[in-house]
Amino acid sequence: MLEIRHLKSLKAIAETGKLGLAAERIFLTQSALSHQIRALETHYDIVLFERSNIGLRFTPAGQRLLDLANELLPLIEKSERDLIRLKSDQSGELRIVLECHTCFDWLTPVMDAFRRAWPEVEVDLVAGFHSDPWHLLHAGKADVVIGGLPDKIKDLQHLALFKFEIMAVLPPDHALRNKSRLLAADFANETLITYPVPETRIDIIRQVLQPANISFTRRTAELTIAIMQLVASRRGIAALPSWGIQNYVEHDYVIAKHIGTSGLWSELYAIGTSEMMARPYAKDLARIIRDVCAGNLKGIKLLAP
Amino acid sequence: MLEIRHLKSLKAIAETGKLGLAAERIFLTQSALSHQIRALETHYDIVLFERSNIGLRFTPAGQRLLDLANELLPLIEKSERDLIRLKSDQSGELRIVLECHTCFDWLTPVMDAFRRAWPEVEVDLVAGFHSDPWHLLHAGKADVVIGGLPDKIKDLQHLALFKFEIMAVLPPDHALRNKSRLLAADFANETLITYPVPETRIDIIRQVLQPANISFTRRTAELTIAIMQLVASRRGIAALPSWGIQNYVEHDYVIAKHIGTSGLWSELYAIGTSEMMARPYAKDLARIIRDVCAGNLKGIKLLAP
DNA sequence: CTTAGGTATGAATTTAATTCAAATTTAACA
DNA sequence: TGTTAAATTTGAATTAAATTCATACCTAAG
Repeated sequence: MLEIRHLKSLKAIAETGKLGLAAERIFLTQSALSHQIRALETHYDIVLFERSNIGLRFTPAGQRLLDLANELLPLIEKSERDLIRLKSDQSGELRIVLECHTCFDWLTPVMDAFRRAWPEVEVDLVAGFHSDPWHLLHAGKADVVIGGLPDKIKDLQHLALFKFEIMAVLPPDHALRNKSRLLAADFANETLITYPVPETRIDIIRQVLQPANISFTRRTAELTIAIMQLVASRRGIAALPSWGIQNYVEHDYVIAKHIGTSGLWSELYAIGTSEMMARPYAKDLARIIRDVCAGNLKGIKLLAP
Repeated sequence: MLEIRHLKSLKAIAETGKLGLAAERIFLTQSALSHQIRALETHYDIVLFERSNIGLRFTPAGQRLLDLANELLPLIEKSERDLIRLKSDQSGELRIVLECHTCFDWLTPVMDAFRRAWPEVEVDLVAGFHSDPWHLLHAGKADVVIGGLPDKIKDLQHLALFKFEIMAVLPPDHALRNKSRLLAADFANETLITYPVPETRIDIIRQVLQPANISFTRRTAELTIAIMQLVASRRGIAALPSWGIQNYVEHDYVIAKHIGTSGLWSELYAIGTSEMMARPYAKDLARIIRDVCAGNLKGIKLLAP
């Protein structure tokens, strides 16, 4: 009766605190999860959660099953990795390029986990900025690009990672501080602080400002923290992934606003040649990124695999 | 994709070595198990077993998943026990009566496991022989009888354990040594060696010899080993559970034969008052007996729970 | 070359999980 | 005190998955 699926559900509920979010994370409807949990409760004739309008709280029985999940799921994942390795050459090379600057934030724990899982694979970060990172794949200079999907995906294969919201970052006393979301026009005549990359690689410019023909000043900084300092000292506004700015927002250095009517979302993929993406360790890299990021980055949504 | 159900299947296959037997043990058809395993193999794109006309052998990948099963299933069972305990009083008393003499063989490991699981419950064996053990339940002298179902089950509740085959035991040079199975008539004028209990409590007499009106001599011995020695030294023949005689047969002290055309099978239940059998630790006793015996006694078949 | 004892297969069936479309609950707000 | 928003529940309909049934297939032994 109890199945691994249930344990995964419990884990998702624990991580999100809400049935709806948990359901989304494991690609079910909220209703399905409700039914599933209810079936468990009926089966064991025990209550697993205290429900309220703010979410679920584990009862001791629920906690006991959650403990089981936390004990079992890592073992299961390890076994599944072992199975993959049993049928494949375990060694290889994996040169990673990041399209997106902020991704450095989570890359370190990912690389650590990957090296632990695939000690025989040589992982490297391809250094420097590249105006067309996907080109490096065909040129044999890199194995995987982590970024958005390129327009022409000739001979390239991709694995879905997650999507995240890019939010506008303002100083706390900015004139727009009371709007709940900023529209393209709000950026007119503002100074936009970005990483030093071409405009076509900056989502807010490509997808919001340019289409609306908004004129603005641009200023660049290399590091996220430098950008935040510029914003905090009222030199301009920025647009950054919600998970990259959380700390600064919590400490009231800056405030964050949604962009556009439904938010500005960006999707991340692991992209490589078909030959490379067929390798088990490349698939596993994607899995590890999804795992690590789902655990560490608040507000992201995993894409359907 | 991988579910606990699959792990249970793998365990059953490991224990039986054959798809058909494994399927029976987990109450599925052979076909269902075959489909299930095939689905796993397809999913991971890996072969789990080498099939042959004598059964299945685990490949390294299969073994890896079996290892996972052996690691996980005990943890899961422990959690389920904890859930039961979370909703119930954990203490109580459990006085066990054995209807069947040979059952002492497996009772010790069962009691050990039970004491570990329910340290607060006082377990006792009700000593001595009782001509009507079920009566002790209503008299308040015992809590659970382990034996066959009584004819009148007034106010009694039972939990199914397992069934086993009772086989005839002969000295290796007996005149009937070449028959593959003994019929009632074969016992005519033989000496039957039994435990010292009334004839109505000896299955072969009640179900085979008496209906066929066979006359025979009876001789008794207290212990299984004593009965075996009498048989080996040609003082008579006996009828004992297949699992109780395995050792002696393997060492060629004695030989074993099926009884009747389809074998003589006996079923074992845990029987108690409704009040007692509703208690979680009584249900758990039955589960422990099933588990321990399925693991230790060759040739038994678990009854549907 | 047949049989016995095992597994595999495909279609039909049954069972279980999931979705869909409300309904309900509850706290916060005006 | 009603209204809304954000959550969960519910029951019926749907979809997907597991299981069975009936039979085919395989292989070693006689």
